[in-house]
Amino acid sequence: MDDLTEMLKGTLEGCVLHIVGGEETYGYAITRRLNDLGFTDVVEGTVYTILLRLERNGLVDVTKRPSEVGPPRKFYALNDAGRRELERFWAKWQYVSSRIDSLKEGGR
Amino acid sequence: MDDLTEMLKGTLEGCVLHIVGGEETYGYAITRRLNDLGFTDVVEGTVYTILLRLERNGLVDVTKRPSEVGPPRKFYALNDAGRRELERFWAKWQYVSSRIDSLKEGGR
DNA sequence: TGCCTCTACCTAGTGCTACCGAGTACCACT
DNA sequence: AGTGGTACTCGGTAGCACTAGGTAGAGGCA
Repeated sequence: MDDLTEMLKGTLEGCVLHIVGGEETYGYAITRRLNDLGFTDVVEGTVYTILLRLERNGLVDVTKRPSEVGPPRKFYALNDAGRRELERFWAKWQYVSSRIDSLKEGGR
Repeated sequence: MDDLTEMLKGTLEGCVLHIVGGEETYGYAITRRLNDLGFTDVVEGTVYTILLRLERNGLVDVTKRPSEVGPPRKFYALNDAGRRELERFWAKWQYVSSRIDSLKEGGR
Protein backbone atom coordinates (compact mmCIF):
# COMPACT_ATOMS: atom_id res chain seq x y z
CA MET A 1 0.00 0.00 0.00
CA ASP A 2 1.46 3.34 -0.99
CA ASP A 3 1.86 6.39 1.18
CA LEU A 4 -0.75 6.60 3.92
CA THR A 5 0.77 9.39 5.98
CA GLU A 6 -1.79 12.06 5.18
CA MET A 7 -4.68 9.74 5.86
CA LEU A 8 -3.20 8.73 9.21
CA LYS A 9 -3.11 12.29 10.48
CA GLY A 10 -5.45 12.56 13.39
CA THR A 11 -6.04 8.82 13.57
CA LEU A 12 -2.61 7.46 14.42
CA GLU A 13 -2.60 9.26 17.74
CA GLY A 14 -5.97 7.66 18.49
CA CYS A 15 -4.59 4.23 17.63
CA VAL A 16 -1.71 4.73 20.06
CA LEU A 17 -4.17 5.92 22.67
CA HIS A 18 -6.20 2.76 22.15
CA ILE A 19 -3.18 0.46 22.41
CA VAL A 20 -1.98 2.19 25.57
CA GLY A 21 -5.53 1.94 26.92
CA GLY A 22 -5.50 -1.82 26.44
CA GLU A 23 -2.41 -2.39 28.54
CA GLU A 24 0.49 -0.50 30.00
CA THR A 25 3.18 -0.62 27.30
CA TYR A 26 6.13 1.26 25.81
CA GLY A 27 7.13 2.99 22.60
CA TYR A 28 9.17 0.31 20.92
CA ALA A 29 6.48 -2.33 21.50
CA ILE A 30 3.74 0.02 20.28
CA THR A 31 5.64 0.53 17.05
CA ARG A 32 5.91 -3.25 16.51
CA ARG A 33 2.22 -3.61 17.31
CA LEU A 34 1.24 -0.97 14.77
CA ASN A 35 3.46 -2.62 12.15
CA ASP A 36 1.76 -5.96 12.82
CA LEU A 37 -1.63 -4.30 12.51
CA GLY A 38 -0.87 -3.31 8.92
CA PHE A 39 0.63 0.12 9.48
CA THR A 40 3.90 -1.24 8.19
CA ASP A 41 5.55 2.08 7.46
CA VAL A 42 5.08 3.66 10.87
CA VAL A 43 8.53 4.11 12.39
CA GLU A 44 9.73 4.57 15.94
CA GLY A 45 10.35 8.28 15.66
CA THR A 46 6.70 8.86 14.82
CA VAL A 47 5.44 6.87 17.79
CA TYR A 48 7.78 8.61 20.21
CA THR A 49 6.62 12.04 19.12
CA ILE A 50 3.04 10.95 19.66
CA LEU A 51 3.85 9.58 23.10
CA LEU A 52 5.64 12.77 24.09
CA ARG A 53 2.60 14.73 22.94
CA LEU A 54 0.25 12.53 24.96
CA GLU A 55 2.46 13.05 27.99
CA ARG A 56 2.65 16.79 27.46
CA ASN A 57 -1.15 16.90 27.16
CA GLY A 58 -1.56 15.02 30.41
CA LEU A 59 -3.34 11.99 28.95
CA VAL A 60 -0.94 9.31 30.15
CA ASP A 61 0.99 8.30 33.25
CA VAL A 62 4.62 7.36 32.67
CA THR A 63 6.80 4.89 34.56
CA LYS A 64 10.40 4.09 33.73
CA ARG A 65 11.46 0.50 34.35
CA PRO A 66 14.65 -1.41 33.56
CA SER A 67 14.62 -4.00 30.78
CA GLU A 68 16.50 -7.30 30.72
CA VAL A 69 17.27 -7.05 27.02
CA GLY A 70 18.27 -3.42 26.52
CA PRO A 71 17.96 0.14 27.78
CA PRO A 72 15.23 1.07 30.31
CA ARG A 73 11.69 1.32 29.00
CA LYS A 74 9.19 4.12 29.50
CA PHE A 75 5.83 2.49 30.19
CA TYR A 76 2.70 4.44 29.38
CA ALA A 77 -0.79 4.01 30.85
CA LEU A 78 -3.96 6.02 30.23
CA ASN A 79 -5.25 8.19 33.05
CA ASP A 80 -8.84 9.47 33.33
CA ALA A 81 -8.25 12.32 30.91
CA GLY A 82 -6.71 9.85 28.47
CA ARG A 83 -9.71 7.56 28.67
CA ARG A 84 -12.06 10.46 27.98
CA GLU A 85 -9.90 11.51 25.03
CA LEU A 86 -9.97 7.95 23.71
CA GLU A 87 -13.78 7.94 23.88
CA ARG A 88 -13.88 11.24 22.02
CA PHE A 89 -11.53 9.81 19.42
CA TRP A 90 -13.76 6.80 18.72
CA ALA A 91 -16.83 9.02 18.56
CA LYS A 92 -15.10 11.20 15.98
CA TRP A 93 -13.91 8.17 14.04
CA GLN A 94 -17.40 6.71 14.03
CA TYR A 95 -18.79 10.00 12.80
CA VAL A 96 -16.23 10.63 10.08
CA SER A 97 -15.98 7.08 8.80
CA SER A 98 -19.75 6.67 8.58
CA ARG A 99 -20.08 9.91 6.59
CA ILE A 100 -17.34 8.89 4.19
CA ASP A 101 -18.76 5.41 3.74
CA SER A 102 -22.19 6.84 3.01
CA LEU A 103 -20.63 9.21 0.50
CA LYS A 104 -18.97 6.25 -1.17
CA GLU A 105 -22.08 4.07 -1.24
CA GLY A 106 -24.65 6.81 -1.73
CA GLY A 107 -22.79 8.02 -4.75
CA ARG A 108 -24.19 11.35 -5.96
CA MET B 1 -19.24 17.18 16.65
CA ASP B 2 -16.10 18.97 17.73
CA ASP B 3 -13.05 19.68 15.64
CA LEU B 4 -12.55 17.12 12.88
CA THR B 5 -9.87 18.92 10.89
CA GLU B 6 -6.98 16.61 11.71
CA MET B 7 -9.02 13.53 10.94
CA LEU B 8 -10.09 14.97 7.60
CA LYS B 9 -6.54 15.42 6.40
CA GLY B 10 -6.01 13.23 3.39
CA THR B 11 -9.67 12.27 3.19
CA LEU B 12 -11.34 15.57 2.39
CA GLU B 13 -9.50 15.78 -0.90
CA GLY B 14 -10.75 12.29 -1.72
CA CYS B 15 -14.31 13.32 -0.92
CA VAL B 16 -14.06 16.27 -3.27
CA LEU B 17 -12.59 13.98 -5.91
CA HIS B 18 -15.56 11.64 -5.48
CA ILE B 19 -18.13 14.43 -5.72
CA VAL B 20 -16.49 15.84 -8.83
CA GLY B 21 -16.37 12.32 -10.24
CA GLY B 22 -20.13 11.97 -9.83
CA GLU B 23 -20.98 15.02 -11.89
CA GLU B 24 -19.33 18.12 -13.25
CA THR B 25 -19.76 20.74 -10.54
CA TYR B 26 -18.20 23.84 -8.97
CA GLY B 27 -16.62 24.96 -5.71
CA TYR B 28 -19.52 26.69 -4.06
CA ALA B 29 -21.87 23.75 -4.73
CA ILE B 30 -19.28 21.24 -3.50
CA THR B 31 -19.02 23.13 -0.24
CA ARG B 32 -22.82 23.02 0.23
CA ARG B 33 -22.80 19.33 -0.63
CA LEU B 34 -20.11 18.56 1.95
CA ASN B 35 -22.01 20.55 4.55
CA ASP B 36 -25.16 18.55 3.80
CA LEU B 37 -23.18 15.33 4.11
CA GLY B 38 -22.33 16.15 7.71
CA PHE B 39 -19.06 17.98 7.23
CA THR B 40 -20.75 21.08 8.56
CA ASP B 41 -17.61 23.03 9.36
CA VAL B 42 -15.96 22.77 5.95
CA VAL B 43 -15.82 26.25 4.48
CA GLU B 44 -15.40 27.55 0.95
CA GLY B 45 -11.77 28.53 1.32
CA THR B 46 -10.85 24.96 2.14
CA VAL B 47 -12.64 23.57 -0.89
CA TYR B 48 -11.08 26.10 -3.22
CA THR B 49 -7.58 25.26 -2.07
CA ILE B 50 -8.34 21.59 -2.71
CA LEU B 51 -9.72 22.33 -6.17
CA LEU B 52 -6.68 24.41 -7.03
CA ARG B 53 -4.46 21.54 -5.93
CA LEU B 54 -6.42 19.04 -8.03
CA GLU B 55 -6.08 21.34 -11.02
CA ARG B 56 -2.36 21.89 -10.42
CA ASN B 57 -1.87 18.10 -10.18
CA GLY B 58 -3.68 17.56 -13.46
CA LEU B 59 -6.55 15.50 -12.08
CA VAL B 60 -9.43 17.66 -13.30
CA ASP B 61 -10.59 19.53 -16.37
CA VAL B 62 -11.90 23.03 -15.75
CA THR B 63 -14.56 24.99 -17.64
CA LYS B 64 -15.74 28.50 -16.80
CA ARG B 65 -19.42 29.21 -17.43
CA PRO B 66 -21.66 32.16 -16.62
CA SER B 67 -24.30 31.83 -13.92
CA GLU B 68 -27.75 33.37 -13.86
CA VAL B 69 -27.64 34.10 -10.17
CA GLY B 70 -24.14 35.43 -9.59
CA PRO B 71 -20.56 35.51 -10.81
CA PRO B 72 -19.32 32.94 -13.34
CA ARG B 73 -18.71 29.40 -12.07
CA LYS B 74 -15.67 27.22 -12.56
CA PHE B 75 -16.91 23.71 -13.34
CA TYR B 76 -14.65 20.78 -12.54
CA ALA B 77 -14.72 17.30 -14.07
CA LEU B 78 -12.42 14.32 -13.48
CA ASN B 79 -10.09 13.30 -16.27
CA ASP B 80 -8.47 9.86 -16.59
CA ALA B 81 -5.70 10.66 -14.11
CA GLY B 82 -8.35 11.92 -11.69
CA ARG B 83 -10.36 8.72 -11.98
CA ARG B 84 -7.23 6.66 -11.28
CA GLU B 85 -6.44 8.85 -8.28
CA LEU B 86 -10.00 8.42 -7.03
CA GLU B 87 -9.64 4.64 -7.23
CA ARG B 88 -6.36 4.83 -5.32
CA PHE B 89 -8.05 6.98 -2.71
CA TRP B 90 -10.84 4.48 -2.09
CA ALA B 91 -8.33 1.64 -1.94
CA LYS B 92 -6.37 3.53 0.71
CA TRP B 93 -9.52 4.40 2.59
CA GLN B 94 -10.65 0.78 2.55
CA TYR B 95 -7.25 -0.31 3.81
CA VAL B 96 -6.91 2.26 6.59
CA SER B 97 -10.49 2.14 7.81
CA SER B 98 -10.53 -1.65 7.97
CA ARG B 99 -7.30 -1.70 10.01
CA ILE B 100 -8.63 0.88 12.42
CA ASP B 101 -11.97 -0.88 12.79
CA SER B 102 -10.22 -4.17 13.48
CA LEU B 103 -8.03 -2.45 16.07
CA LYS B 104 -11.17 -1.09 17.70
CA GLU B 105 -13.04 -4.40 17.69
CA GLY B 106 -10.08 -6.70 18.17
CA GLY B 107 -9.06 -4.81 21.23
CA ARG B 108 -5.53 -5.63 22.41
C1' DT C 1 -29.30 55.71 -5.54
C1' DG C 2 -27.49 53.19 -1.74
C1' DC C 3 -27.38 49.04 0.88
C1' DC C 4 -27.86 44.37 1.92
C1' DT C 5 -27.80 39.38 0.89
C1' DC C 6 -26.71 35.48 -1.64
C1' DT C 7 -23.74 33.66 -4.85
C1' DA C 8 -18.94 32.66 -6.34
C1' DC C 9 -14.02 32.73 -6.35
C1' DC C 10 -9.11 33.80 -4.62
C1' DT C 11 -5.03 33.80 -1.47
C1' DA C 12 -1.21 34.81 2.09
C1' DG C 13 -0.40 33.07 6.29
C1' DT C 14 -1.06 29.64 10.46
C1' DG C 15 -1.03 25.38 13.19
C1' DC C 16 -1.03 20.69 13.56
C1' DT C 17 0.65 16.25 12.32
C1' DA C 18 3.37 12.32 10.58
C1' DC C 19 7.79 11.58 8.90
C1' DC C 20 12.98 11.88 8.22
C1' DG C 21 17.52 11.48 9.78
C1' DA C 22 20.84 11.33 12.87
C1' DG C 23 22.32 10.59 17.38
C1' DT C 24 22.79 8.21 22.12
C1' DA C 25 22.89 4.13 24.84
C1' DC C 26 22.13 -0.56 27.02
C1' DC C 27 22.69 -5.54 26.46
C1' DA C 28 24.03 -10.22 24.49
C1' DC C 29 26.68 -12.98 21.58
C1' DT C 30 30.71 -13.95 19.04
C1' DA D 1 36.27 -5.36 19.63
C1' DG D 2 32.45 -5.67 16.68
C1' DT D 3 27.73 -6.60 15.37
C1' DG D 4 22.87 -6.59 15.93
C1' DG D 5 18.61 -6.07 18.44
C1' DT D 6 16.47 -3.12 21.80
C1' DA D 7 15.03 1.59 23.31
C1' DC D 8 14.60 6.58 23.53
C1' DT D 9 15.42 11.68 21.85
C1' DC D 10 15.12 15.64 18.92
C1' DG D 11 15.70 19.25 15.19
C1' DG D 12 13.94 19.84 10.90
C1' DT D 13 10.59 19.02 6.77
C1' DA D 14 6.36 18.65 3.95
C1' DG D 15 1.63 18.38 3.45
C1' DC D 16 -2.90 19.41 4.66
C1' DA D 17 -7.14 21.80 6.44
C1' DC D 18 -8.14 26.09 8.13
C1' DT D 19 -8.15 31.34 9.05
C1' DA D 20 -9.26 35.62 7.67
C1' DG D 21 -9.39 38.54 4.86
C1' DG D 22 -10.36 40.23 -0.06
C1' DT D 23 -12.91 40.87 -4.97
C1' DA D 24 -17.11 40.72 -7.65
C1' DG D 25 -21.78 39.70 -10.06
C1' DA D 26 -26.91 39.65 -9.55
C1' DG D 27 -31.25 40.60 -7.28
C1' DG D 28 -34.21 42.77 -3.71
C1' DC D 29 -35.59 46.57 -0.86
C1' DA D 30 -35.80 51.12 0.93
